Amino acid sequence: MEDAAAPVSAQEQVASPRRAPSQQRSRERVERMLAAASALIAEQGSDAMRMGEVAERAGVSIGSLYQFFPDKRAIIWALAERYTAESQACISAALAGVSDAEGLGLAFSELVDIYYGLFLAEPVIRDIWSGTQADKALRQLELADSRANAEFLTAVLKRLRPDADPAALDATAFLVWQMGEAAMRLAISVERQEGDRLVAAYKRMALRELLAE
Amino acid sequence: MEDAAAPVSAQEQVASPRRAPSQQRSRERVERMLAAASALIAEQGSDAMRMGEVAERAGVSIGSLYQFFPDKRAIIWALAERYTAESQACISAALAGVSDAEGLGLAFSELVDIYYGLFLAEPVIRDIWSGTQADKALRQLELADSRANAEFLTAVLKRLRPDADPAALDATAFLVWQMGEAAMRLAISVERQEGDRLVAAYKRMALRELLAE
DNA sequence: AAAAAATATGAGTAATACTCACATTTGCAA
DNA sequence: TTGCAAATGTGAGTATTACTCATATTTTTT
Repeated sequence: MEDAAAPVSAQEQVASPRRAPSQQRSRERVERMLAAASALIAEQGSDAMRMGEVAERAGVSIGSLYQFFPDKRAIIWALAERYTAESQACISAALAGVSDAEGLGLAFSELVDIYYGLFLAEPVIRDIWSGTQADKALRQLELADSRANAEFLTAVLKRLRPDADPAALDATAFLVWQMGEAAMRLAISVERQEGDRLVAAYKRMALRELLAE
Repeated sequence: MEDAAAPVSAQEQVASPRRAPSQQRSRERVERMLAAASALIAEQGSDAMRMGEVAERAGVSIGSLYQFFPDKRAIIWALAERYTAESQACISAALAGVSDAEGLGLAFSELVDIYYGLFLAEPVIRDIWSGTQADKALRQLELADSRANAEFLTAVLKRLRPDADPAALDATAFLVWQMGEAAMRLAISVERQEGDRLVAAYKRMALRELLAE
């Protein structure tokens, strides 16, 4: 009997459940809480984000915050889920129509650029995904997300190389994708120029692998 | 006037300095603290490691712990530094004599296997390097370490391809190395069989890049 | 209008990293 | 040996912060 699309859905996988907002008023307040958290993360990073500060900036009491988010991770998680959904749509669109090697090369190359741009531009993404490793549960979300994204790649590969071992194609796509995320994280934590070079090197490497054989 | 080789050297880069142990007695106690921390991390992970528990298990007071380690990160850091030094020696030895493409292929392949084995076997390494991202300062140490390791690769590449652009070779080596670490982290957080496949895929991908052209 | 459900509140609790004033031990020169 | 300074050891106490809960208010339902 629970609304699966509620903004708290992700939390239920980990922490004790909280009521999903059902009234207009509370839905708006939850939005304010997320906006406040997002701003604070952008300013100081998720580690330094204080729950009391989130509540204050959202103009709600600390109790209200915990009414909808069972713990601190849940807020970060909820934000992560939004970006996740967004980027997944983008990937799906970019790779859907690919039917030959040349098309894959173009689409993949463009996809990397878009992703890199996202990483560079959005401080919240940077912070969340670079702090991810510390939080086992969030890491699982990231892995699941990465797997889902990689599947778009796998689908293309299977179309291009129908005779190859499917498990090997899975591994290749998953690895290429994960290494892409690793490369981005690396790139944004060094000087811009070096970062660009690293992303370019990754792109070359990944394409060589994807288009091989 | 300070002993640079003291086990607290790493801390000085970040937190307020602490006295380095100069007497036999305190050196032994510091060892016990590190051993206790290592055991606790192996058992529960560094996040769940409590400073009070470290002190208790080492048989010292909480005050003594803080006499030599300015904060919790410093203990983890000190442990990380040890493994870092160890693995660096191993890499240097493996790559030092390489002078042709075939030799690079063999040495690199073996190196990956050794590293993967280390990751699999040593819970403290797993925990520290997978939690790394959360701690900005530790991440810097990891990057510096990675750069140093990559330089052994760069040296080999420059020998093999003297006419290539040095900056590009740097980027390639750095990226290949970082992606290797990312691949290992990924591999140990999934089922063993899939992990093995991922490492194999990485090896193939990296070798193709290293031996290209 | 009354009852029930949802939402709002913030003082209070609990957990834990870290401090500090003081006690003890060690190294060393007189 | 003795005296003294530096190094080391101690643990009760402080500070911070995530999180709870009894209670009050608002909205929805009957």
